[in-house]
Amino acid sequence: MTITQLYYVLAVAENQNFTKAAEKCFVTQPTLSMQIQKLEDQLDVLIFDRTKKPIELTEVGKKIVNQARNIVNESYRIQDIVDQQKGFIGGEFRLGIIPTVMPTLLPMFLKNFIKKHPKVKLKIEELSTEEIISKINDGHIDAAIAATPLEEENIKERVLYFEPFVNYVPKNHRLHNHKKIDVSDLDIDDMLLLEDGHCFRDGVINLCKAFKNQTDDQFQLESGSIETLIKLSNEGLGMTLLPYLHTLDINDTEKENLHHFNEPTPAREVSIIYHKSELKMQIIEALQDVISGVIRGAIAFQNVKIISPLPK
Amino acid sequence: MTITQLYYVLAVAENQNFTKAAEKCFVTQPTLSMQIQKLEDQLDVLIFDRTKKPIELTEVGKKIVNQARNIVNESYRIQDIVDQQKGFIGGEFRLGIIPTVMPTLLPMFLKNFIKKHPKVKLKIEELSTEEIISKINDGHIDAAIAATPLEEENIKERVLYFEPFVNYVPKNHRLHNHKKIDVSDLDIDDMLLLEDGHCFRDGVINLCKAFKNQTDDQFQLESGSIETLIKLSNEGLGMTLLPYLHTLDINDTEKENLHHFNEPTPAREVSIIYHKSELKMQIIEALQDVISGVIRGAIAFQNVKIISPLPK
DNA sequence: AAAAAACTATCAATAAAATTTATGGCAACA
DNA sequence: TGTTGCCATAAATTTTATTGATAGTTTTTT
Repeated sequence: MTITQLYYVLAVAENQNFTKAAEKCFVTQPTLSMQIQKLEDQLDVLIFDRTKKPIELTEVGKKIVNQARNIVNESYRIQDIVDQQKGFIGGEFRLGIIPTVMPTLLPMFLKNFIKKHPKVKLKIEELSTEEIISKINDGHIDAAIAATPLEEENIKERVLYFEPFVNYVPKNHRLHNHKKIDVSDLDIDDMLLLEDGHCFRDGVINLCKAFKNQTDDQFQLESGSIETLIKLSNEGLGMTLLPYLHTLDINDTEKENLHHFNEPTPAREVSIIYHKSELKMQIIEALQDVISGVIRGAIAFQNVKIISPLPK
Repeated sequence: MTITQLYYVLAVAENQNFTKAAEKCFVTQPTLSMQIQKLEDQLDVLIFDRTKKPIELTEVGKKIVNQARNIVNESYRIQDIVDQQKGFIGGEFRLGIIPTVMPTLLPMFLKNFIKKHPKVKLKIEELSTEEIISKINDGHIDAAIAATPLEEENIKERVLYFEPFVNYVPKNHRLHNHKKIDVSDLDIDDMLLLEDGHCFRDGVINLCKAFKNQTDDQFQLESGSIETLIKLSNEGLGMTLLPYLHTLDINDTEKENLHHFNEPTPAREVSIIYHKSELKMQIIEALQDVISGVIRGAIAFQNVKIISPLPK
């Protein structure tokens, strides 16, 4: 049994297809066929059920794949140990970021980070929280920035900052004249929300529900970007909530529509999250340092109340 | 990096010598030299400091060895998964047993076990508790039978039985006329003990100390086997304590010297212990079943008080 | 229903890698 | 100063992995 064989098994299990898996491994399809057969012969058990289309794992196969993933990941950690020893911070690093954090946070720290750690090849993907959790678990990304707490067993979290929610209340809205807004003033029925799958949407819903016992799911309008939410709000379609960092770069006219909450200010907790195996921890810590550094100057709220990002 | 390379590293680390390690791996010495060099080149770090005689691990080397042991062990578990799936109970199994359990317990279950599980190649070693702990941790034995609880972080325990302590009081001893003996009657100064390193010795010391506050370490006589203890006792050199199973096959004259304790009967807890990774768990469970089966008929004490086997 | 496409297994050839035998060098030791 | 123990190196050999070509299925398309 070799690590390579186990790696091939993982590839086929993921792609449910020898040919595609072979491409991902940069070898030819017969290589996979033969090596996996060899492993199956040695263990004297079938890992894949090749009669099913697409190919499926057998019952033992599933267990073997779990263990194989374990072994392959642990083997990566040996290079990690060496890097750590040398104080080397480099190599490829895949980072996921949720959509409502991406446009504001990324420009703030990216330049700094690549300047400070030029040997790290950052590959950044915009992903939903759900996708992030799954990709951290299967090792497709090394870490992610998301709203927390997530209560995921295999995922660790390090808080980067708390980002308050800010009300965006257009001119003719009933709340426009309130200087400060209280959570109890919110009415989810005239609140513009992001479309399903965004955890910021779930955060807002949790916030509204916290004070009104509404389970009425008939929301008026939904959008995929916060930019659009602001535009729709300007059209008089309702108020909306913005994450604080988004309020920093809107124009002056629109700034007049911003209303802060009474304290304790509802806020989301934004963390860098990663698999509990702590692979590439040096880079994760480097990211944490850089981001904490740039945020320190940007957000200065004292009394915040964290809203859960989880649905229901 | 291959599992084989990691295995070679482990062998050299353990033997502190390439030549010996090569023998243990059933390859020639240049194989180890070259494969380990190759790994070191790939990682671009020295694992061994070859200037030291005998050879030593570098600082990184120690960390790498730990991780390598981890990976190699996890790789064994794949065969384990397959065996478990097939309900196959077989293969080599190394079992350690402490000296004071070995001669009484082994004859009771061995025949049964090899009859019930003929495919298991049992290799049994008599080892002290200390040796057992170290050999379980480095994977040299798969499980062991020892007095518990041990409070070892990486070792799990499954209790097999509780074995009462029985007093062996020779004719002319001050306690010989007591029908039952109370723990408070014991005096460690006229108690014959096993030599250092036996956990049964530590158990007896704990028992005596529990009622007398003696820290006087001047014990009269010490021996390596319980057989000898009985003989010495017969010579009038003091009383001694025997594990219950040892009292079953002594001769009738000597049986008259046996005195049970008042309840709660002090007893040792005897368990099968194994590494927390739970490798070869099917065999461990099979052993547990067989031993529990034979013991059920042999020991029937109700009210026991467990004495710790740990020194101090 | 036939043709095309998609997919895996197999085979022989080749490339790559691990292992061995033989040997050299170096340090410890007598 | 020769001997021994020990690791590294080199070349030869054996073993293993990989490839390109192709055959045999099943699925999809027309």
